[in-house]
Amino acid sequence: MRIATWNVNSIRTRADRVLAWLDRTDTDVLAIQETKCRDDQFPHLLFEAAGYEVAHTGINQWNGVAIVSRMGIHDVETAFPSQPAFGRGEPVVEPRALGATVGPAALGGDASGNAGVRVWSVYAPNGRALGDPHYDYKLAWLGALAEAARGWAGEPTLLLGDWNVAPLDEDVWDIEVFAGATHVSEPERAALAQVEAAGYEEVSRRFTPGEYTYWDYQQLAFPRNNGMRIDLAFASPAAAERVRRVWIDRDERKGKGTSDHVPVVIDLEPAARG
DNA sequence: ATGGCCTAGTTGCTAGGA
Repeated sequence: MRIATWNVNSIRTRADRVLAWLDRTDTDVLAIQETKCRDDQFPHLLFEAAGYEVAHTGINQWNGVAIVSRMGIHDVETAFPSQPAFGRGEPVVEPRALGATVGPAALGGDASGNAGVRVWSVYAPNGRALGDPHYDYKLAWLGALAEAARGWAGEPTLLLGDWNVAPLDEDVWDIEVFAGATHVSEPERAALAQVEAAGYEEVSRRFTPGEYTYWDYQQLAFPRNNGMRIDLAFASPAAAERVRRVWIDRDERKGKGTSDHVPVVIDLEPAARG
């Protein structure tokens, strides 16, 4: 089973590119972030025609997350329990997390021993700047997700997405540039450590040392390899033991019309071992 | 080889991104 995560920066602009990538890489499940559209604007028909079922949540041009699967999709949740709301006046729970079980509905394995996986497509708040209300929201949001994830750690669960945090100094091209900035601050890194403390392992790093997942559109960031590792894959023990390999498709950042993020791909054993 | 912001919307500017 091949499962990937990709912040596509507008699904309507890049549906053809995403579908071509799914076909070319033979990917079964994709967690998508930043669809930037309402659900009625999502290109459902294009994905269905390609054999993928779609679960998506989006309310306007901001945020928006989805999971598409050609191996079945069940028990969709469009937010996690106690997901924080944000906004002046009437706070809203933004479309930043979507959960679904992919593969066989049975997480413990069906009669043939094939087991499904619980996948969450995660788009953490950006934070904007230290001390900004968005920054406090980001920390609260990640903390609440860690708490919710604690309850899922006993099942094969993958938390995939754009976390907007670089866990280590080496995850940005020049840590000096980030002095006093978001994405590298201690509280943000502590928030990701809370996810690990809740029973998860970040499984992409050991397969992709020194690689980035994001390059800004500005200032020749990609040719200069001024990138960041902010798209991460956290796995519960039952999911982590099924990880065969993780790879980052850096080629997707080349040329015109790309997202500023590239796919992170997880190759999983089809069923639990043992 | 990758190349000098991009996307969406009560659109010709503003908001948001990181």
